[in-house]
Amino acid sequence: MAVTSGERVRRAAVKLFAAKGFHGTGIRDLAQEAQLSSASLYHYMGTKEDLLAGIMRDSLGRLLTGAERAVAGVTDPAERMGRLVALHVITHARRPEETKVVDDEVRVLSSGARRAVVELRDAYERLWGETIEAGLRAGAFHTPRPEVTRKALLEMCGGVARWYSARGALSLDELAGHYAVLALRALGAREPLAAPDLDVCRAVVASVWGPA
Amino acid sequence: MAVTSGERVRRAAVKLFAAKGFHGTGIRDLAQEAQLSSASLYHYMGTKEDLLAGIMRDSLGRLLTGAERAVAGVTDPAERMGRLVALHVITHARRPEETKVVDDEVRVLSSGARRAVVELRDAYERLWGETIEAGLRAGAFHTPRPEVTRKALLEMCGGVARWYSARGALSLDELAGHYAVLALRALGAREPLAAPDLDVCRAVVASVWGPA
Amino acid sequence: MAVTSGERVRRAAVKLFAAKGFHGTGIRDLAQEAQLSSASLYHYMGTKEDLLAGIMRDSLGRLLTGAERAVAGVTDPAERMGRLVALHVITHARRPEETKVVDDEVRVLSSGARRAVVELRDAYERLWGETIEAGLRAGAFHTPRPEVTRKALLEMCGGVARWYSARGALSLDELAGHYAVLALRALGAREPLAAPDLDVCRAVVASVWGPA
Amino acid sequence: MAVTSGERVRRAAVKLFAAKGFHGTGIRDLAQEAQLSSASLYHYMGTKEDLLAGIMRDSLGRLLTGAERAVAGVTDPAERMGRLVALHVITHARRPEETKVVDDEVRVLSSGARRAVVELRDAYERLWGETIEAGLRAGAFHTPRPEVTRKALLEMCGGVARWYSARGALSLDELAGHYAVLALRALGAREPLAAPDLDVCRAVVASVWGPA
DNA sequence: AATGAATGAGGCTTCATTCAT
DNA sequence: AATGAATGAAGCCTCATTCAT
Repeated sequence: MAVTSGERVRRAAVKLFAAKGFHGTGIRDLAQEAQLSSASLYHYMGTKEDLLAGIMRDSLGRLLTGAERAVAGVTDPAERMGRLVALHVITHARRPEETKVVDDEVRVLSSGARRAVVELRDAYERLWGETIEAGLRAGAFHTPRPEVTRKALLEMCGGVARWYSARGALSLDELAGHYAVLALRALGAREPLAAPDLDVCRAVVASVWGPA
Repeated sequence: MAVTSGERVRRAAVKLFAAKGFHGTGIRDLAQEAQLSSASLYHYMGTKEDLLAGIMRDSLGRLLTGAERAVAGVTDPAERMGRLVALHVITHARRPEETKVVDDEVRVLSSGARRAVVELRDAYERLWGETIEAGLRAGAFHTPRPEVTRKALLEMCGGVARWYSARGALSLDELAGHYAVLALRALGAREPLAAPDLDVCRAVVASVWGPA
Repeated sequence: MAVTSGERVRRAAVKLFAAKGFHGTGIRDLAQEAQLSSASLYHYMGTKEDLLAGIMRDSLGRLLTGAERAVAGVTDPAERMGRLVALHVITHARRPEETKVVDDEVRVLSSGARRAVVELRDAYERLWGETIEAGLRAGAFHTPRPEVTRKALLEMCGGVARWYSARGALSLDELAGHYAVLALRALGAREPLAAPDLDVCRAVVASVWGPA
Repeated sequence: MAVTSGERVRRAAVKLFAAKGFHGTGIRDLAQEAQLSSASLYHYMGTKEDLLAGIMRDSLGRLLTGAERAVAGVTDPAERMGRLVALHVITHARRPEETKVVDDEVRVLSSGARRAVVELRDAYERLWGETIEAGLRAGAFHTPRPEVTRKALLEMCGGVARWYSARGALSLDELAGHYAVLALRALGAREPLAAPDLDVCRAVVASVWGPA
């Protein structure tokens, strides 16, 4: 079946908000990219801000769902952490546009819509925080100021959206494996480091976002 | 002597561009913040984009100068790397607005001004890359894909601008020391890790940006 | 049917550009005259300069078309010349606004649009030049420096737009007939001078511009 | 002695008003052309409109003075008319900028300043009108509707400012002589036509405007 | 004599949005 | 479902002008 107009609007917004920013993207830009008149856009979105909020909620929701699925039933802190890192990195590598919008445009949202987004993000970061804390308690990790470390690692992994290209030499698995090593080292995990189950992570991302 | 109007314009732009983004900041916003009429702004800037470009060139220039000073004469790779990290982190912690503008608004620049900025950024990142390479050659670091690691660490350290607050419990030295540990661990440096000379790094930042 | 908004914009521009000049006419003036908001103007024009260029191309095109029709099949140089003069004068008398804009605002156009306008004007003036040359060769006219004479006569006839009023005592036919005499005398045509076919000229102007 | 700043302002205004029109010329353009700051302009002019009005009064005054001198004591209508034409043409050829400003920018003046200019222009045109009437009474000219003829000839002769170039092949005397012939023919003067005294006309222009 | 600083008003154009069709 | 027409507000920037120095 052909792509619906509503879907085209959504895709146009993701593409343009990522490339030029929310304020840098005009309604006319969206209309052109979606192959609709600017008046017709309003059949598919509320306001421009509603469109942004929808994208952010949806993308963050998928990220959170993915993370929960990836670590469900996993108790070993290093494996949990490795999977969180891999999932985050794969998501940012496969969906750089959605994740850039989520990471860069929160400030645009007015307080109403912002609350839901921030709650999702906090829930997501709590997963990381709890995993780090569990690793510390279990003696698997060694880092003072774990919250600082958590923030540092999240920024590190999210940065992938800003430079990774699927057309480059680096495969998704190599990328995710590398970042897992960096993160576990930074957390002071015992060597030798075991790689997280990347097959699961890839599959979870596919289940949440669709096949690559 | 009082702060000049030109200085007020510059400061207003840094503050607002960082908080709301270039496209999210209107000329009237700048004028209000700078306590001038919007017409008067144009005595001190060319176009709004010129103002942005000036801020970016200046800030990146200071960052690069600071980094060069911080590692001048230092040959030990771990010490060099630690200083680069500390300088980067301290700069981003003390000047979150300037560094956010530099990190987030490059895409706004039209090709003319963008070239100068990208060149400065490349020169800066080259410093990091060369230091990592030197550490690998010397056997001090152990990481495959050093280019990926370099990007990961730069993102990690730059993220400080997005959350650090001088009013929080964490001192600049603690912050910088912590990040140096994270980075050196990620690079596979030999334990025990020696902290870089933070006094020098703080002093260099002060020499480049003025006292805290 | 009522006059469309697009037509109102065009008419407003012709009226105001003629009366106050392109640079003397503001967007708000146009909007008020066209009974639209200034934003709505932009549904019907590109830029203000595009609007001017369109008016000039259209008006010059009609003038050229009219001249070609008026002299089609006419071989006698004096009759050809008389018709060119009459057509020019009648056009300038009936459409003083369009012709004033064409005559006065060429300098405003940027090089792109200017070329098309200048080409039309040159084609039109070539008609005059060729007719004068033909009259000289035929011994019907006697003037040294025919190029100078051509310019002089064009200026003389175009000036009608600056003073003629349909509400005055002078009819269009009297006006055109008088100018034909002036022009043919200046060209050294043999007396007695035959008047050009004004019925044809009037009809051609009506065919090109619409009925009076 | 060097050119004074006031003189530079005047010259800048004449040049730019002629080239770009009053509304097309900004205060900053004037300042740059006059090599002054825009604030300094205001030591030498009142408002921008005062500057224009001064130029127009002065230029028209010189034109009128010149015409009066050129025909002083001359009684023969053809000679008078020839001199008026020659003076007008030479003036427009030698001072195309001043005359273009006078001819094109009257509409800009507000009613106060406009009255003086229009009075001068009327006085000047009266000279032409009276000379034509005298020629008709004397049987030297033959034209119905002499006022129309007068307007036509004035437009014809004034057009010289729009195309004549001193660097072209046509000398001032040839130009003026040619136009005198055109005008006298149009007025129905008896052939053979005697050329007006161009030496006197040239000298009068020089006395009024300075040497070439 | 000259100007840097300053501004209210206005320049042209685009903004996001609504509504009748 | 789709859009042409329409707009108030705002976008960035320049206007002519004043004034303290």
